[in-house]
Amino acid sequence: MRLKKAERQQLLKEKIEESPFIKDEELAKLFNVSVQTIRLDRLELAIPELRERIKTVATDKWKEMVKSLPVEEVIGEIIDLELDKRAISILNIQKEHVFSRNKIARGHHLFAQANSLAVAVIDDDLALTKKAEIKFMRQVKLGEQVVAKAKVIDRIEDGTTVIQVDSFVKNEKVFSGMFHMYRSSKTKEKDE
Amino acid sequence: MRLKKAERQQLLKEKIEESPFIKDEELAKLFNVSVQTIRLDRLELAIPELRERIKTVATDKWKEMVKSLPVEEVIGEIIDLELDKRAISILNIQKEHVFSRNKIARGHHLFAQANSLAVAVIDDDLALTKKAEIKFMRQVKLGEQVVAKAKVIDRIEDGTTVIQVDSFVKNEKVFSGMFHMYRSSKTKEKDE
DNA sequence: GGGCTATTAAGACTAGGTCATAAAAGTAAT
DNA sequence: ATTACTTTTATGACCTAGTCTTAATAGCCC
Repeated sequence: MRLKKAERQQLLKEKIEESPFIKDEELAKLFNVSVQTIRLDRLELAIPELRERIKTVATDKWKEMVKSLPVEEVIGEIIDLELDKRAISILNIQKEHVFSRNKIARGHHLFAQANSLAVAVIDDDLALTKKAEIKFMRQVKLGEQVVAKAKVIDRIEDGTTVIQVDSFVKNEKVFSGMFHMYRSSKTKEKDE
Repeated sequence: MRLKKAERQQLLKEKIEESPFIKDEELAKLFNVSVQTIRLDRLELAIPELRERIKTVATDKWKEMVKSLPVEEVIGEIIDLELDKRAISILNIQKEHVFSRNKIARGHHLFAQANSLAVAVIDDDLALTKKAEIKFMRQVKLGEQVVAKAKVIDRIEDGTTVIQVDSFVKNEKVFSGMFHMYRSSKTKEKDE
């Protein structure tokens, strides 16, 4: 026997999810049924036709590309900012942030959020990190929301600004860093 | 007059590049010519039809998705690794790594390379960063190649490993960091 | 007007479907 | 086995966004 309807539909769904660029005809061969049966199945499962599936993948990609550059500039979403004083940002830990093995956030993402916040709080065209001392107090897991709080501690005349950033998951401190930032200062230089 | 042929074709090319999900019919309206003219233009410019354009965008995205997860696991390419001793990785600074304003690499990418290397050098299921002291000695610019070298300095009995990572652009040190890594050690604990 | 390019139109065909209708095959219970 | 039902297959008309071929018009320069 070929396969029960329900079984076939389950596999069909998985197959299309896994490789959406497959024609009804190929699916028909795969499950050894007629093309019409595949179409009935898709109808019942509300799976759109090939062209629509391709379009979805493509427009997803397009959305990504359109937003990717501006979003990349700041890691995490800044929800409060008082230039040269303090700033707060939020980062939701998603699957792209964690080790696939154990679902723990990779350190550099917490660092990136904090460092990026330290850059943002400085009211200057050119803000670069010179030095940092950081501590990871506890692991952050998939799904958790990290709130980073930056505070300007000191401004030294050589153009260095010291910023402390503490990150929390629900009032529990998970990360702490002291950032020494360089700024081009009053002289607004051209940067090629 | 409507527009010279050459002019229209130039604009057509740009328009399709900018928003590839546009039909010949819409283009015809846009340039106030017939659909056939648009098709002639596409033929001359060797621009594929809408469906082909969508497919290209979609398969690009697909390739990206297929490779994205495994690649994300290590930042930079590891070219040498002696577990628990030392490791070397290379990261080519591309446009996604730099500030759009001044083409200087964002600090967290250098950190990510170094941290990721520190994780890799530890021969353990679970390696996490506890603490780090880092220095950015000079800016790294778009197009430069960063070579990170990690060296295990010390192993403390509480499960901490101290690793020094120095990163270079052509023998010039651009980054230096001392990483205190936690490892689950002999006891292979369940992590979830 | 001729001669040229550029544009438009018309018709036949394509892939990968949709939608509606109907026939055939398989399965189960009486 | 007959009825009743589900499942599968087939058929044909239609759709979109094109292709490719052939042919008829415009527009312009001299």
